[in-house]
Amino acid sequence: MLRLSKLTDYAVVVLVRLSHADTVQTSPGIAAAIGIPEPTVAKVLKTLAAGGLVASQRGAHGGYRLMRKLAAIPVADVIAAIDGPIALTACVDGTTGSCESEALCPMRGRWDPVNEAIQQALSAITLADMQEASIPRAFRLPVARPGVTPSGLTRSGPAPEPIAAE
Amino acid sequence: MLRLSKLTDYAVVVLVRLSHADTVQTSPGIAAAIGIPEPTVAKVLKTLAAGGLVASQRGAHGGYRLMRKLAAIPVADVIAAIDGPIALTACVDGTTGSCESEALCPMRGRWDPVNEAIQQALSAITLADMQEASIPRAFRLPVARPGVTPSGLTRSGPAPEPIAAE
DNA sequence: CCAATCAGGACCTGAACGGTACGATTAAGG
DNA sequence: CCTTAATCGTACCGTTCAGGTCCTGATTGG
Repeated sequence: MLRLSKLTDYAVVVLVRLSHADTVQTSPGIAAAIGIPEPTVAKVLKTLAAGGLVASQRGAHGGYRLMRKLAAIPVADVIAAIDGPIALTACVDGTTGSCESEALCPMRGRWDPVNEAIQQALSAITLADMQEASIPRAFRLPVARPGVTPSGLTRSGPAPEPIAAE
Repeated sequence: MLRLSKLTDYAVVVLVRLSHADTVQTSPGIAAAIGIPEPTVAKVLKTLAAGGLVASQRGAHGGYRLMRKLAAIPVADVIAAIDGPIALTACVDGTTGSCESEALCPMRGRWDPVNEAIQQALSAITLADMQEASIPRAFRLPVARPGVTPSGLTRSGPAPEPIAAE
């Protein structure tokens, strides 16, 4: 299924949220804005800070802020920051000892071109691309719950605050 | 980490092994040839048969055989046969209900272009490409353990039986 | 009829992910 | 200087799912 971590999905949401303001934002504030538990958001932010994607301001009135524009952040960077370096199998890279049959395994390093192709594909897509993509379509409202479908969602521009704050 | 299932890795090895003969091969035989437990190999072969990549011959003197050449099997097909359809997150496709905050999640369907890019990259690489790839290089002996580096591994042609049969 | 082999489940185990909690550290404000 | 507000780092636990095994039934050749 090629499943990528759910934390990475959160990280993208958090990063897009961070781009909505130019001042620092606290993790409880972001958590309340995007509807994700605060500790999880804090963990994601810390990991992103370790990866150099966001900058942290400690102390009172502290918070987090983006280090570069969304257009300068490829998806590969987010995945690498959260889930570590992109590697499909345990046999890629020079990870000796992980595969017990590496001596007779005829696939030694064969996944490398596949890995490289994916890395290249992921480096070509930035968060700005993800933000702008696929909105012109019907926005796929799955169940038409009355009172929950705001009519302002079909606009094409990037909504400044489309999220349900506290 | 973008981890793909270990079963998929096995499947590639099994498929390459199947391509070495034109007659049917039993799962115990394949298991012994590639050094993977028999039940696991049997499971992989059953899944591959369900996916239409191999054909099965039941009864005595039965076994499995490839349905198409390695060059006609993209990696995406193997992954799809073993791990199901390629989907990075739970939010892709029309899987409603999996994400509890899908109503206010600003990333609805945003991973689709990323997913499509990966799908395309994986469809462009066949098992024949993986079989021939990256051997001319130094074969990456990571640690120079004395007595473990066989000198015959640097040949360029595809070895007919590089596997340790029992 | 008997043996060999695949088919299709059910089942168990272990590890990784997701999520939480607590103390330490840092900086702003009175 | 002290309090407050916020992050930082680490450690911990519960749950889920992949990996792996086993058993029973169906099918075919001898």
